[in-house]
Amino acid sequence: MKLFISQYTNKIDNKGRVSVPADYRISLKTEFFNGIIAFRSFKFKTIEALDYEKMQKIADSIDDLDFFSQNKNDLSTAILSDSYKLPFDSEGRINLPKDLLSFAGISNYATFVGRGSTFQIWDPSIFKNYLHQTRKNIKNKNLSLIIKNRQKDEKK
Amino acid sequence: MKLFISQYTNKIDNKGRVSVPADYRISLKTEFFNGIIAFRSFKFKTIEALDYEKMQKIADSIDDLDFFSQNKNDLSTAILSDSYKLPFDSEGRINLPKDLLSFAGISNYATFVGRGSTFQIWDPSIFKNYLHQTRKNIKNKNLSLIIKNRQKDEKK
DNA sequence: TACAATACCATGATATACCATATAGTCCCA
DNA sequence: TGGGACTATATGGTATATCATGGTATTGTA
Repeated sequence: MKLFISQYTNKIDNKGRVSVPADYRISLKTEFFNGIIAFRSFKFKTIEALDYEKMQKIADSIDDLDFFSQNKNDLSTAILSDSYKLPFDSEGRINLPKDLLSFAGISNYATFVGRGSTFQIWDPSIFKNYLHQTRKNIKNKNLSLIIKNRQKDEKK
Repeated sequence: MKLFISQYTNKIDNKGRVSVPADYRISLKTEFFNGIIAFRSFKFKTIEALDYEKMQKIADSIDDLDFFSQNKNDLSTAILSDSYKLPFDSEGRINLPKDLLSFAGISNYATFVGRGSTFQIWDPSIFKNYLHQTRKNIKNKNLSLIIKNRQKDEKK
């Protein structure tokens, strides 16, 4: 079962390599490709990461769209062309492209943030601020209740 | 499994040769033909590229489109007659015809752009502009929802 | 014969595979 | 329950293979 949770902060060495948390790696190994797919987040200053199979599903669903539709073109360009195949080395490390690093404001350390079926790669301090803000929001809006109610609904 | 993603920019030498990215070549080698099929894009200033099998599927899907039925003969003819079989040399390079190069505005460098089951070949600077615009579109339209809904539909 | 297209060979840069070590975490046993 | 051995993981460095690219030779063809 695939489940990315918790946070891990690892060092990026001077060759640009960074270890993907061992806990994540188990869920990322597929038949065709041993590594991750990474692309710019649409919403945040972070890198979105998926396994290969999930990316294939996305590609298929885009493929099903009308051949001439504008949505298909935008989606293909923004997601498929703007993403990277990052294979593991024998130690489970990946090489993050400079393009993505600068987009996410990452320099020496990378924070892996689990989001269930996917995960993100943040600059540690940027994520710290975001997390702090998110906790505030939850307190203010009392979102915890919403989550509980949601879980009840799903059980029905 | 076939999945063209990411971008690769390679140089075109003075004989018109350009390396197809190694990552793409694996998916393009078939029993009958080791190379690519290329033709003019209908929508953009770029070259569309795919393998022979996909070529047939595209032609079929055009036939299926009612909205374009009056044009489908024209489209089929345009694709079939106006496309090129471009074989790899022993180093995995292809020779892009001048016709396609001038159509796409390509001169010294070619950017290979992954689109899932197909890919495109752009002039680097032209693609850069298009990509920039597309990133804007995605942010405004929140197209990520389309993907999610699609995947839900498939499960039903 | 001249030209163009194709096949063949060479090379530097880059990425990948390989090996080595320290540290932290885990498990087992006293 | 505490200590110690063992294991897994993150990290660092080196060697090797792959790839993009450039050039030359050969074939075919007009």
